[in-house]
Amino acid sequence: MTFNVAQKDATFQNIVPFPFMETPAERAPQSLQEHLLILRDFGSTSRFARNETVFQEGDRAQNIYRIVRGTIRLCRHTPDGRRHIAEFALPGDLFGVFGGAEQAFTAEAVTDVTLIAYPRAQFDRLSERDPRFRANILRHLSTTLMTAQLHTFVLGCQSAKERLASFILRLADRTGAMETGKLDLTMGRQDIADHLGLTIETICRAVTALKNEKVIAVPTTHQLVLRNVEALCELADGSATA
Amino acid sequence: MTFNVAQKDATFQNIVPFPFMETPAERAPQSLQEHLLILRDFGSTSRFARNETVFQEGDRAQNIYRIVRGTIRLCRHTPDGRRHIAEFALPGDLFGVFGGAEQAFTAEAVTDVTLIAYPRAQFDRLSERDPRFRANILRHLSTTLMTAQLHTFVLGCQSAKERLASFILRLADRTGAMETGKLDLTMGRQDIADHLGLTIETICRAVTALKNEKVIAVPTTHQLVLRNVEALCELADGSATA
DNA sequence: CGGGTGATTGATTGTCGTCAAGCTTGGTGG
DNA sequence: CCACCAAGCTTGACGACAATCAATCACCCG
Repeated sequence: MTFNVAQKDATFQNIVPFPFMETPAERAPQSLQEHLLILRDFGSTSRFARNETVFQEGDRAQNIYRIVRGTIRLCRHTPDGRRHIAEFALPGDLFGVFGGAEQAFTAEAVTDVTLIAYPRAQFDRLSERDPRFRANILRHLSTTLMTAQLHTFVLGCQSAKERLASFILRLADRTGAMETGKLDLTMGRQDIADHLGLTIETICRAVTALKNEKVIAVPTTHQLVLRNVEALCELADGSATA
Repeated sequence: MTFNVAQKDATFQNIVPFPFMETPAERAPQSLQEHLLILRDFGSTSRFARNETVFQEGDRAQNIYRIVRGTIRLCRHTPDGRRHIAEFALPGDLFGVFGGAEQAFTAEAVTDVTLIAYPRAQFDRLSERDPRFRANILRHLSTTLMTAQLHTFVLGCQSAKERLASFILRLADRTGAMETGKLDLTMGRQDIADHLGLTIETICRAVTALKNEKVIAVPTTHQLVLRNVEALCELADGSATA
């Protein structure tokens, strides 16, 4: 009855970097997201307003969530009031622990959000029965881990401007903004700061700097235009020349 | 023939935080490390001298490694010469990607090292046959992910002294130094710096600071004595009062 | 005992954090 | 429709912490 890969002290994981792709029903599910369509009937849709809390770190993990619309931040609050945003979850992404009894992060709505909650019980049942589903869970975990390790590099090695460049590129990648060059920043400056380990003022200055260097344009606070992707990549890759 | 959970673009993962426990053969294997005893006969032992490279980022991932003796650093080198150490692997730990064709990190010997290499082919075969083995892989991945996310917090939110405190505590936890209060620092100051996103000088000054505050003692460069674990915890947890 | 590597300490610089105003923007109500 | 307000963004001045640059020191090893 329990998820056979889940065991007491190990808490699987959160966060998800896949952009969602609408899937023609006729072909085999490739990603965990697509695979979840099987559970469609068990999922219940719910809505949260901006800044509402979906669940808190330490809550019993009852559901896996998929975002339909909006942005979620997965974060931790320290005793002394610091906040760390581990990840933003975007439409199509999954979040909530896959194993383990407790949520590892607090999930808060950055914007108004629509999401689907899949009961863990159903989720676990499917994962028992279907080896491909398990495989997808593994892939998913693995991708999430790579993302976390990349972030570890960003925080450990990069300057403010480099971190912002990395963030912009990854967000552009995930939202498909690489095509259009137009990027919606659904989260506020403070959220970006807490994700990149910087302050809101430093984010502002870095944005202004990139704007002055004509690497990006900033039509509105919540919109960016990528004017020089190459320059962004150089900043993000650590290809010197800074 | 291929690992059924491994698929093209997903690269499973590296790094491993478990301290190894010698296991009586009679009870069921609990951890992936113990489980690997099954593959004992396929493992081949090899040695590497201090600073030798075990494999490089991008190499074909042919083996999973278990450390018998010594310390390994899993790192990345950027084009412009920065180095980021994602993790140290200690005796009993596993490293090498579990899925995916390429290593995600370079593995270098911090000290002289003895390790056992398990061919991925054998490893994959066992994971196909044995669901509990798969379960252990999942647990392992999940633990690794949590470790990475904790590190993300350390790098994003903590000051130099706090990072050092976090590092010391985790290392003490993994090596069993919490009991004795005596901690071997097998890696050099530069390695610690590259792991914590600081410079070697800053590490030195932080060590000196903790020494002066009588939180630790430093009998030799590569040995620490924990004199005030509580103070270390307060620093690491972000319980203000800094 | 000498040479070399790595650690430590000091002096200075630079980046980012902090504090303090303004400024935009969007929403509300008169 | 406009005035007002509040939240959040931006900019500036300043300070602190960590990086950098530069000796000096301690400890292995031959």
